[in-house]
Amino acid sequence: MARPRSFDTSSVLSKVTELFWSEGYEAVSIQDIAKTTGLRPGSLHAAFGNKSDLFALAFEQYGARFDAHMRVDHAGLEGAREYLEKLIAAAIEDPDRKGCLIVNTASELAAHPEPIRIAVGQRLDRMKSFFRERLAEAGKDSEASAHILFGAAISILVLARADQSETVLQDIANGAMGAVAGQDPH
Amino acid sequence: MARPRSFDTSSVLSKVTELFWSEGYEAVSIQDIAKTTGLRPGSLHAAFGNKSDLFALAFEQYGARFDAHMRVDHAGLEGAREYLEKLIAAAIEDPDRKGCLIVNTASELAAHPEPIRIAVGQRLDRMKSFFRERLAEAGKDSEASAHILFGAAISILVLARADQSETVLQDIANGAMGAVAGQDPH
DNA sequence: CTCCATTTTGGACGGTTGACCAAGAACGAG
DNA sequence: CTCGTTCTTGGTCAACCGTCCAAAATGGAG
Repeated sequence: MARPRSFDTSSVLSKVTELFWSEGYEAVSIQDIAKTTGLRPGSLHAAFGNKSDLFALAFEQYGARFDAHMRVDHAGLEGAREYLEKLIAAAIEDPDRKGCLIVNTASELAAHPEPIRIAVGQRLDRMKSFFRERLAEAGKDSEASAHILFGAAISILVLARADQSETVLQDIANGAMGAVAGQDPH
Repeated sequence: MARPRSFDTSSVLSKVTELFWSEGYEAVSIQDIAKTTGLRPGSLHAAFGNKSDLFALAFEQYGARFDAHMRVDHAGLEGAREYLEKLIAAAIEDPDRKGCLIVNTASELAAHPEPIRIAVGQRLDRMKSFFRERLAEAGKDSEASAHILFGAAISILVLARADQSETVLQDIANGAMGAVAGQDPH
């Protein structure tokens, strides 16, 4: 019974995520969110709580999307490369060059409450683990190699937001793959 | 003649830089700046202009400090490594793990006016050029190699702020150096 | 010691922020 | 059709935002 929601929670959250992703937490006001979602501040508050709660929800939704990218078709080094290529493709495709919400949030960390900081750390760890798993599949259990690929992914995400050319991103991916394969990338 | 300034412009700017560096542009209010500098908002406005002007000044001062780091003792690959090591040492030394103001600003870019965006781009380019020069000294004119070292520097700076261990940063530096030297980093 | 350019003070300004609430509207259950 | 629960509306709220100004304080030049 009772009056049903006039909006779809998940699609509203998508719009909110987009906003935080593109502008950053501090730069987005509740009014901004109200405008782009078409909801009133009151409705937002009733449905999602305060701004901090809303960001946490958006961050969680983004995290799920992010996990999906980590499901790759190939195992081993090929899977690692596939993932890096996906990152580059997604970064270049996006006309707004928003980069990655997780990495962006990491750079804005000081402004966020403890729970968000923890969530960022967990997401970063998951990414590191992804590369460790792919390396294990390739018979390379080197922690250092995982760090190299992890670092490459991070710099690709940051530099995409900083408007660097696809060539730069591609060179970084190639360099990291070359380093872990133990061969000259030239 | 006339009343002299009661404060040192450069040391006030240092404190302001520290604040923007640690918290980000949006998260810092004029009141915050007034509190940490001991100056009133009125004085700040008279001496430095508005918040945006103040940030530009702080960014410029930081840029000069950043340039100083790029003056290394060695030429060639050794100079590149020296720089990466300096970055890691500085990152680990800092108890606040502020990372790098330039890179942090790049992640917050959307919130900044055009002049700042341009300044960020220039600083990033200068860093890329630094590596290109060191590679040239080593007889390696590979643009791709410059990108690899550049990417390593960026990820080191970002991950330092994200509270990653020194090991991670070190592995990234080693990996990049190994990749451009064309040898197995293990 | 006097003068006066400049800085500093203290506060006002309009606008915006995030948070929240009372009243009314909507709709499904019965 | 009625009831009751939930959502939506429209607004208030105090706090803070960045900006700027008039008046007072300052101290070097002469």
